[in-house]
Amino acid sequence: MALGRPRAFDIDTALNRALEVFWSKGFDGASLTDLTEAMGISRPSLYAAFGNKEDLFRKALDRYKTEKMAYINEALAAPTARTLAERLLFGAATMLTDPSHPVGCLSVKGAMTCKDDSLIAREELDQLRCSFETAIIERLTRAIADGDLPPDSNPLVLQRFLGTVAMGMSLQASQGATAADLMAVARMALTAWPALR
Amino acid sequence: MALGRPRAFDIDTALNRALEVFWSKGFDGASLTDLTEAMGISRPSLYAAFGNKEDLFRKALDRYKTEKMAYINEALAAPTARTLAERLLFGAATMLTDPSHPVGCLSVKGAMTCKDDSLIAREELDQLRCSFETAIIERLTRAIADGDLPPDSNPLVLQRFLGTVAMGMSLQASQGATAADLMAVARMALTAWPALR
DNA sequence: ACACTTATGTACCGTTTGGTATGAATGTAG
DNA sequence: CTACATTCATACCAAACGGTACATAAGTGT
Repeated sequence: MALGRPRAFDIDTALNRALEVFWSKGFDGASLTDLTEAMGISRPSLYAAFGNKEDLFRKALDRYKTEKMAYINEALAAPTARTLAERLLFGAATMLTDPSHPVGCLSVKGAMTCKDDSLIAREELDQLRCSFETAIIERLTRAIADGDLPPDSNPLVLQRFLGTVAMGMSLQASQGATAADLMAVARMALTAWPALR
Repeated sequence: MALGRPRAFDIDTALNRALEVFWSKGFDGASLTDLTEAMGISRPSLYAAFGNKEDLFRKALDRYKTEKMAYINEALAAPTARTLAERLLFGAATMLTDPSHPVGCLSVKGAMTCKDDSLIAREELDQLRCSFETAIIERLTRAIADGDLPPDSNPLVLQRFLGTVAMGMSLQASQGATAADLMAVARMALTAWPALR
């Protein structure tokens, strides 16, 4: 049986290029022309290999999640709640300013730059964020049970604080803040973390 | 001398409608059709009264700055650095979730949803943010001189912390956080504020 | 009543958007 | 060498984008 003409580009590196474009321009800001030029392929090749623009974004987001948000899972595996908070904020500070890729956070940029209509990608983003949030909340409630946090702590508030600082750091990075700048913010934010005494 | 045909719409309420559209959809996300429909006027009327889309955005941003970011100036007038931080974060929490207008911050949304090319509005946004930042930094350095903050405090770090939390709260609001949610975050953030001892 | 100035409604401009039809090119299996 | 399956490049599509030309309508000053 014939297998057909082999594709002339590496589907994996092409997806990486697409990820970079979405990352720096957002979903709506990234045009098909932007994408195909960065990926080095033609429009029909893109559609044959990845579906449509939304599908491509989803696949890029998937790669982003597993490769660039790994620090969140590492934070979730921390032995104590305090270490979780440290790994989360310091990890965000380094990742958001890593010069090897666009600054800021794709999920933040993506959520802001997509029209309300006709965007299933938005659900994907909400779901991604939501899953991390609940994981952190569960980890923090377990920390209270372990005597790892004061019994009167509120896991929802603690999580929302961490999320707020992390998202804020994403915007700061987009506006030119350096890794050192964000580290200082992270250190100060950790000052607010409840002590066991 | 003839004065010409009077315009059939109130230029002030029309600008308010435009502000709401830009606020909820961003700069690129707000199409001319979106704007004219919300403003209840035709395209030529819009261009005759406001210039072009960028000019309209600038005027809407101007109104936003004077009306909706007033709490920042009130915070700058606070007697102590601590009160400044409180007014800033609590003010942001209430403003960002005020049900009488779109949630979140126009300057955050605007900065995220504009293409790099052909956007002088971006400069306007950067300049606006920058002016508030330097004002806060100057106020905080004065606070150190006044003995209002510990002498080893770093005004740049303190400002960046406040800005990070405020911007993070804007994103939280966009994702559905309530005023109470943001108030809790603000209270926790203020825990990190340096005490005089 | 007239001239003049400005606003309005319609209909249009060129460009860019996401997405495709189509035929030639390129590989493998028989 | 031939048949087949798939990708490739070109050229195109309808729709939406920001912006405008043009004729008409609606006022005011003389």
